Amino acid sequence: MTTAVPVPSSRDLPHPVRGEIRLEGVLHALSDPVRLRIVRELAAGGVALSCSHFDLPVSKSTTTHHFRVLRESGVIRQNYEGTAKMNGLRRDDLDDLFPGLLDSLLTAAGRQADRHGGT
Amino acid sequence: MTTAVPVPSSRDLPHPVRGEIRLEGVLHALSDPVRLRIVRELAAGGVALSCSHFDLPVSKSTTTHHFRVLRESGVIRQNYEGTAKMNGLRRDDLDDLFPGLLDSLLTAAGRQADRHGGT
DNA sequence: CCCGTACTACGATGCTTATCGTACGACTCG
DNA sequence: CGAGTCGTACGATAAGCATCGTAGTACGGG
Repeated sequence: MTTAVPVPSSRDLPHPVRGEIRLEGVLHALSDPVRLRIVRELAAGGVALSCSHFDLPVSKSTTTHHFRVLRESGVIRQNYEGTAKMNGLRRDDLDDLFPGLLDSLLTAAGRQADRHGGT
Repeated sequence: MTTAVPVPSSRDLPHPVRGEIRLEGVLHALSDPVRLRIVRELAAGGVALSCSHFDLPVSKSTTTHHFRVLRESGVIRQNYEGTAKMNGLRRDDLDDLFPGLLDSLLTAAGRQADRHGGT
């Protein structure tokens, strides 16, 4: 087996394993407007995005905080790539644990954004 | 401008109208284990239930608080019937605003309860 | 080796919330 | 009327959380 050492950065981040993800935690993570917006952008793109890609109405420290909440609740996966920290939705894990939930949530968020002004 | 109506003998309760219900509020309401449990029982029964029907691991004041959060977020509808206060899921409103969401949430909660010990 | 970029860690702050107990109001039934 | 049941209101408390600024660490490129 190709013991491909995947560039073991000294900076790695604690993620919950699939079985540790709790629905309450996911809902709490998504109940914040800033975090919901992040997740919507990640889902729209379909690819991992760096933190700095997002233009959020909060400071950089607060942005870090929100990304940590999303990671610790199991909604996103984070890993470093050079100086950039890449963020990706944990679609596989969430779809396995809670089939259909993520799509319903994203659809609901989209409908609400359409009704009101993208908020 | 609101000519403060005295509201003399009324025991009626403020509910958000359908259009005021916000996804973030609903998710926040359901991110508490006690409230999620209440909603699951309401959905399982399919009918309105009195507050006292629930055997929750919190005090009576706290129970009142949780029911109020659910009502103000638009998840349940409450009305008095004699001394009892009846609680019913706002299925029609939620399904109209966020089609499929409530069912996905309930299914997700059910699966999680199965995996772990009914928690 | 130094500098700029990307992000974090820490401490502070003010707001929200989950919790409780106690005292009270509304209703029903004797 | 009086007692019991059901639920509320209020005040207190402790914890949580969203927010910020500042100072610092890791990495990549000149």
